[in-house]
Amino acid sequence: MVTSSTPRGGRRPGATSTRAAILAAARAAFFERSYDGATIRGIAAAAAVDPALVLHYYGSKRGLFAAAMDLPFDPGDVVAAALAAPREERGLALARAALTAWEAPGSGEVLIGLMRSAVSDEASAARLREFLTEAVLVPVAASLEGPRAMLVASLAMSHLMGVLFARHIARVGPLADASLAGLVPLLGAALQQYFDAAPEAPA
Amino acid sequence: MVTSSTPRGGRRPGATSTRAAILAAARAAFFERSYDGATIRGIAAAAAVDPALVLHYYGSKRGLFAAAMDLPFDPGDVVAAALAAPREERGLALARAALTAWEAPGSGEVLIGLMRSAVSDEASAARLREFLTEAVLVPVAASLEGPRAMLVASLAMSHLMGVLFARHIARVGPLADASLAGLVPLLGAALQQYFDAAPEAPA
DNA sequence: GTCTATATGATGATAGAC
DNA sequence: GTCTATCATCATATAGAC
Repeated sequence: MVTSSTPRGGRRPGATSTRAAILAAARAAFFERSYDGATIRGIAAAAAVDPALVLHYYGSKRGLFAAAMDLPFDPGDVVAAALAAPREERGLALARAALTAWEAPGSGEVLIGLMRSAVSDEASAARLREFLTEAVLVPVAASLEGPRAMLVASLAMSHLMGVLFARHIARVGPLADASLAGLVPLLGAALQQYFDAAPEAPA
Repeated sequence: MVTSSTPRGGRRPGATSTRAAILAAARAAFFERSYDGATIRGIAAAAAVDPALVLHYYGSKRGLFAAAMDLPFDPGDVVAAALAAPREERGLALARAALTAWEAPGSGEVLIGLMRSAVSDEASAARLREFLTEAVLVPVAASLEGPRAMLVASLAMSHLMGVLFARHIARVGPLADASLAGLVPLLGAALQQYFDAAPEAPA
C-alpha cells in the first residue's frame, strides 16, 4: 500500500517521469471526477501524453485506478497513533489525525477519490469498505469493549466520513470554509463521547 | 417540492400510469446507480416502455432526474417537528426523525439518489447543497445561538450524512446491519452534544 | 401516445507502425 | 517508448411514421 512515490531498485530511465506524470494526473482526475467521470483521454491530456501510453503502462483503466489510489501513507499508523493517546483524549487525537491526514496534499485526494468512486463503482466500494474496516474500524473497536464496540466504532467512523463528504464533496458552506482549528475540538468531543459510550478494552 | 404522487387537476387519462411507472423506475435507477450510471434505456426497460417515450414525457435526462428527485415529503416539516421537542431531547428527536424519514420507502431512495448523484454531477451537488442548507442547516442553526451556531449545526448534519453514506452507499458492515432501535440512541446522544455546545436561541 | 430509425458523439481498448 | 488509426460499444437526443 505504500509503493508509489519513491522508486526502489529496478531501472530508472527517463520515462519514469512520464509514468509519474500520468499517475499524478490520474489521481487528480479520480479525485475530482470519480471513477466513471474520469476518462483516460482526459488524464492523458492533463499529463500531456498520448492516451495509448496510459494503457500501455497500466494495462486498463482499473489498473490505473488501483495504482493511483495507492495511499502515500499507512492509515493504520495514523489510527494507531491516535489511539495511543490517553483514553480521555482519544477523540480529539483521532479527529486531529484524520482531518490532518486527508487535508494533506497527496493523501486527501486519494481518500476523496476513493469515496467518490465508491458511489458509482462497486469495485471501488468494496475497496473502500475493506480499507475502512481494516484500517479504522477494527483498530478502533479493539480499543473498546462490550457488544456495542463495533457499532460505536462504526458510528464514530461514519461521522468522519460525513465531515469528509460535506466538506469536500458536497461542499456545504460552513463546513467547507471552516478551519481545522475550529473543527477539531468540536469533532473531537463528538468522537470522544462515542468512545465513552463503550467500556475500555483491557490491556 | 411535493408535487409528484397525487395528480391534482388536469387530465387523468390512461397514460398516467405509464408516467408513474417511468418515474418509479427512474427513482430506483438514480437511487442505485446515481445520475451518470443510470441510463434512459435501462429505466425504460425497467418500466417496460420505449426509451423514446421517457424523453417524450420528461424532455431530457435532467428533466427526468428533477422529477424523480422530487421529495414525497417536506423535509422542512420533519426537521421542524424534531426541533419542537424539549431542548434536551432534540438530538434524539432529530436522529429518530432523520433515520425514519430516509428509511421509509419512497423517500430514502430520493435522498440517497441525490447524495449519490451529487458526487459526480455538479448540478446535483448544487441541488443537494441547497436542500441541505435550506431544509436542515438554517432551521437547526436558528434554534441555536452564538457565532458557532452555523458550524455546530453543520457538524451535526455532517454526521447524519455520514451515517447515510456508510449505511446505504458504502454499506460498511456494522452500520448497514444495525437496527434503527440500536442506532437512534447513540446517534441522538452525539447530536445532542452538538446542540449543547451552542447556547439556545431566545424564543 | 407509442414506436422505429437514426444522428451524433463519447468511451475503453487493441494492433501495429515507427 | 511513443504514437496513429481504428474497432466495438454505449450513451442522449431527435425526427417523424403509425
